[in-house]
Amino acid sequence: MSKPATRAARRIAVIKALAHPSRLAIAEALQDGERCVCDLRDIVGADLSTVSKHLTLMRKAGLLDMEKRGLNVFYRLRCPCLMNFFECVDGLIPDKAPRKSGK
Amino acid sequence: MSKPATRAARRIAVIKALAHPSRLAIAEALQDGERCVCDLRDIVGADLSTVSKHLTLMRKAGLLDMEKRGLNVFYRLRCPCLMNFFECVDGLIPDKAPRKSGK
DNA sequence: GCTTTACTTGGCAGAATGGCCAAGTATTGA
DNA sequence: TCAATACTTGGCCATTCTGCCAAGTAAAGC
Repeated sequence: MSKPATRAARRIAVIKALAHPSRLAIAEALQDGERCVCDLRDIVGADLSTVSKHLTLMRKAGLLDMEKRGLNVFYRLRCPCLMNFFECVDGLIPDKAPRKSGK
Repeated sequence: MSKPATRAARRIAVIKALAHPSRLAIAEALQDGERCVCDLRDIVGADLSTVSKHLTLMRKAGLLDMEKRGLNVFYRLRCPCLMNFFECVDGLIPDKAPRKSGK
């Protein structure tokens, strides 16, 4: 088992790699299978260089595999449980109620 | 079902709320049950005001419940699947190999 | 009512992140 | 070999995030 400190650092890297609207959109788009960078650029709506950097960050965190075929680079998701986690997150309601006290 | 844009924003808020070493440590500490702020301050090792801000951010994202009893405020985790997700994340290996191409 | 304790919030400065533009690299077709 | 295409990387600037310090608030004990 890896060192707790290393494990925490890796967890942070993965979570940070998801903690941005464009990268979340990328992860969601890749649920249905691999896509190339220009596909993802169209989905995300940002500059190609920006998308490329997001993809690199996600890949270095271990979230994605990449495969170059001709001119295109294809990315696919490596994390099998993301959708479970996202659905679980969807069940959370942000805190809006006033703080309760006592019991 | 909520609007896709709102759902994505909520997902982002939750993931961002976890994307920091101190907040990850808080989430891990709360797996075993509720804790008060000064407990969590000892675990995280940051200033009390810093920990308090992290807790507020996590609560507003929907990750935590809070309960004031006397002088102490107790926090508990609301997200049941975090540990599953963390363990899944632990199974990912960050990308170190050179990029492969072709097939 | 005052003091102590636990916690929250405001202010500010520094660190980290993310955008675009431009340049660079690799691959492919002519 | 050259041009076109897909993609990556460097540079710079703006935005966001996070830390500490100090001040503020609420609850409890005396």
